[in-house]
Amino acid sequence: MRVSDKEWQVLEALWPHPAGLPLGDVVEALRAETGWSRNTVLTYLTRMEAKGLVAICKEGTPHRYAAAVSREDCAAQERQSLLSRVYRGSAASLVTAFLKEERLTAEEREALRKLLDDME
Amino acid sequence: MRVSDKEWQVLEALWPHPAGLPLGDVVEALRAETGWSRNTVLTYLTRMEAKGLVAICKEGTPHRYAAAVSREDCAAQERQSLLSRVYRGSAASLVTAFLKEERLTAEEREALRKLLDDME
DNA sequence: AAATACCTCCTACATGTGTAGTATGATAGC
DNA sequence: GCTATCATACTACACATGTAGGAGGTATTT
Repeated sequence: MRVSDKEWQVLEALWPHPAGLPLGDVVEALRAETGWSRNTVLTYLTRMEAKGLVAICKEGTPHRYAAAVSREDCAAQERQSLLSRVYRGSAASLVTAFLKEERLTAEEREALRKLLDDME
Repeated sequence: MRVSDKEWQVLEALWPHPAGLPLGDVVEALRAETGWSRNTVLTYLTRMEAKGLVAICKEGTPHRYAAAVSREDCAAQERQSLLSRVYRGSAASLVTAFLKEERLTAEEREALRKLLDDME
């Protein structure tokens, strides 16, 4: 299940509220970042429900909109996509590339070393 | 510059031949993996030229098709996309997630430890 | 020279994605 | 009760992507 950039933004607005929010609140949460009209947000939500990314509780009004997939599941999916598409499954070279290009603090490096040690 | 999955496959066929290849060879290189018709491949190539992903040398016939972007640039782009979208720039947590979910050999772990040490 | 086989160009069409307008019903203040 | 507000449903439209067909060249083969 592919998640576009914009869909990801919608999910980011929903994840902090597992019980779901009314449309107005979703629009509000997205306003700063996206400036989308309320109808645009509604279109995303209904299309994403059809894809199984969003759950709409239609008991009562307003309806309540919630994420139907966990952030960690989506993140894992994205990681797998990058790993297989670009690195043909070689996690080591992928991680190497990230380490070479990003600055880490001493604490972060230490934590990673510990993680590597624990994998023995 | 966003590169779709299929576009990535096209580039994979082009990268091994920096001097460019004729259409027939591109079609041949993609046949096993995709089964695309020759016209489909040509459509990809011309659209990707418009996006600056592919260079078409039109001196002589047949034209020669080559990648206009390096694999490493594209990979860096994909890494950045994942890093910023999903991990809000925190390379440490991204790398942690990869390490936790993928099996590495002892040699790979050793190499990563060395890389971390060299970053001091 | 006619048939074959590539080559490129242009066109087509379904589906997906980004963005929103209109219509219409429910609600709530005045 | 009427008007403004918020909700949802339906519709629209442009652009991107996936996939390819047909037209019309050039070169090669027989």
